[in-house]
Amino acid sequence: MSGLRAKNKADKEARIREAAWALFAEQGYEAATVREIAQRAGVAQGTVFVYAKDKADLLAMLFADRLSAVVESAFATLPAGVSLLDALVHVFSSFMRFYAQDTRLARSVVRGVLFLEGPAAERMERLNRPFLGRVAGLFVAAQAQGLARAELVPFVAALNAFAAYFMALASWLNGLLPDLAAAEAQLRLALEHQLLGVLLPSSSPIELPTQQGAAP
Amino acid sequence: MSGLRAKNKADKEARIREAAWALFAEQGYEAATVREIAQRAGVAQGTVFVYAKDKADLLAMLFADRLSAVVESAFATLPAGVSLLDALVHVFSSFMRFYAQDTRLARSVVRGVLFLEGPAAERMERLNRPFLGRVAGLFVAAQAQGLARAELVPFVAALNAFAAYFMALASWLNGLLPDLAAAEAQLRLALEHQLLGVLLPSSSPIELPTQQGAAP
DNA sequence: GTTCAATGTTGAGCGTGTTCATTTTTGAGC
DNA sequence: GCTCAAAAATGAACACGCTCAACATTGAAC
Repeated sequence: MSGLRAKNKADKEARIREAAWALFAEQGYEAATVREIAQRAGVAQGTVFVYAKDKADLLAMLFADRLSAVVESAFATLPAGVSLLDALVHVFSSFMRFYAQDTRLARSVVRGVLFLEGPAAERMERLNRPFLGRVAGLFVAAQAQGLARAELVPFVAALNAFAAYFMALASWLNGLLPDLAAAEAQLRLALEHQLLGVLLPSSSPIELPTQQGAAP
Repeated sequence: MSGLRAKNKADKEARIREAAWALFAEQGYEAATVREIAQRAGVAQGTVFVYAKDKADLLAMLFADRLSAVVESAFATLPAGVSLLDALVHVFSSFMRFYAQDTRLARSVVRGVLFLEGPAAERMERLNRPFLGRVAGLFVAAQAQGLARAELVPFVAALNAFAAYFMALASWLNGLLPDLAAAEAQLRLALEHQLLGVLLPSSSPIELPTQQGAAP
């Protein structure tokens, strides 16, 4: 068997990942160059592209591991006997606190992760789908306990919750919200609205009046 | 006054915009080069960067106009006497149908628009804030008619609706949904859930059981 | 018509991410 | 220990977005 071969490959990959992580953290994603990463890892430029399809894939690889760890941790530390709202806030806040470690890099990650191509997209989808499944599980549990409407589709509710989380995250990372606390506050408010709903039980869904004023 | 000066400037800007639009449509955003755009517009490469901060800004400029037109059209064509759900679907579907004209370019636009820098970000925010205000106006109207909960914060509800729209849009443009119809269907389902809410009126928000199974 | 400061334009040049023909390394078969 | 195809690594070369010192154009003042 090819022990040396595999070991060298693993070593090089590890060195490249470490170098990339260090330089991304030090200089940010855009400022860090592949040449510098390669030099720090002790390999040639071209070698980097043997292990990652492109620079964006390098960043995605680095965060895929860490993000899946955050998912595990978030559900592992979910307090028992907590309300559905608090459970959702707990899970999504875990991500926000993770991204708070380096908001500059977080911006690049979230930006890159949303529109990936090819294998990287599939890798992310393999992380995302089970995650959304587990969030949906929270709604299923609430249904089982008679707390949530029976007609509700858990996966749709999970997607809505994720959408609200993503919006708060993006607003924060774009500087529209001042800090982590503000982002968490917006997240909670948005989720609260989703749980309580908009319409009154009456529900005679007719008549919506005209709009005033146009934009500049 | 400097009539010729202004006219030349306006002409050049128009030519650059036309050239950029044509080439982005023909080849896609990434494949189209600034050199080619400049050549088609009859100017030097450097001149392009006088009118747009960078290539991404060029794309953003092109779509800022068109998007604000879509906003106007969406609210102008809002049928009277329609349900809140149908009103929301109408507004957000307008955007989806607009993006459906060129989904490849739409991907680049949505991707670029989400994380803009500097003046481009402000320009987008000046488009987005009033838009969200008008969506919030739909909820205010529903409240005024006694259809929506009085405690609801209209802007939060609007942001939730936008988040659901964005999620459906991103899923579609990433190929997770097959076509425009599927995206519109997901949008409607998600909004329906937001309007009806999750929790039962009972609301004794306690007890949420354990999760099973970890991810690979 | 000439002057000249302000404004607008230019394209060679820089540093970047990425490719790929070439070179080096590896280990099973003998 | 040698052979040699397969695998891995290399770095020169390429095309790109973008900058900026140099150059061209404009029009108010005289």
